[in-house]
Amino acid sequence: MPEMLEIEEYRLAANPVIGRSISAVHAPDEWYAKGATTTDALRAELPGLRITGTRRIGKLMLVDTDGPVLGLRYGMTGRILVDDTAPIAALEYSSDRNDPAWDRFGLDFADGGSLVIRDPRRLGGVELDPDESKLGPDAAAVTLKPFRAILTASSAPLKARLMDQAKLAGIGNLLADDMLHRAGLAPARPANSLSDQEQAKLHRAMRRTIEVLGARGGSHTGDLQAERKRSGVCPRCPMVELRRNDVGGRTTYWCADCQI
DNA sequence: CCGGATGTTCACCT
DNA sequence: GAGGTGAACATCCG
Repeated sequence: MPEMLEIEEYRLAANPVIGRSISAVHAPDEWYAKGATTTDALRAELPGLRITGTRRIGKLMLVDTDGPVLGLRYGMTGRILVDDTAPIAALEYSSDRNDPAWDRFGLDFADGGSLVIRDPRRLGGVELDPDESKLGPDAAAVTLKPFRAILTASSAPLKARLMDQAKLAGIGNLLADDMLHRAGLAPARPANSLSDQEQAKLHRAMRRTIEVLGARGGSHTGDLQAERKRSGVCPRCPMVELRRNDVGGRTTYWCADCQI
């Protein structure tokens, strides 16, 4: 999916609907209504509401209204279409086709226009008043002190801790590998084994990775991306083949020479 | 044909 | 409680 960088693009693309009133709801897929939310509830509660703003916590996009908050998740293959236009034309690991049969949720607005989630694999979802307290601080905003505390509180593998959305929101598999490479830290290190200096270095690397990859155009533009394959080579140590392991249940590429 | 792929949630196990 | 594992979702790609 989309990681937090893409969700932020989606959010910005959705801002033009602020101020509009919902005239119709398309919720054809019960699977797509998450938590206690049902498609019936979406159809019953949303029409007539006016959009008052958008927010984002990690990978969760929040649409504020003069009624309930609408939470939108995109899974790995979800894209947003605002007024029939997608801000990101193609998505890694998703389909290049653009089949309206994959529209899982949509809003029509009284003065025209629409907001649609098109998601081939149905990994995303929609929820009314999602529990925002279940997410940790957003990775793009978290300051050093709470970041230290997040690392210190767990002996889980460093990468698993960074990707635990309840502790730190927004870091996905690609961002995690890239920031760890940038910081020179091995992904399987226990999170609480980092020195103060390493914690600070990782915090800087995280902020920098988010900034740089955001400017380049997304989470798939990392330094490691081209080498995410068997026989991939470290961008910093050109003679060293990257290791490929599972860490925290996800495929992990890292350099055993420069990531200690 | 088979195995994986930017994610989340949940059940189940240690 | 903390962590880990595997399943589920469905499609495309090598």
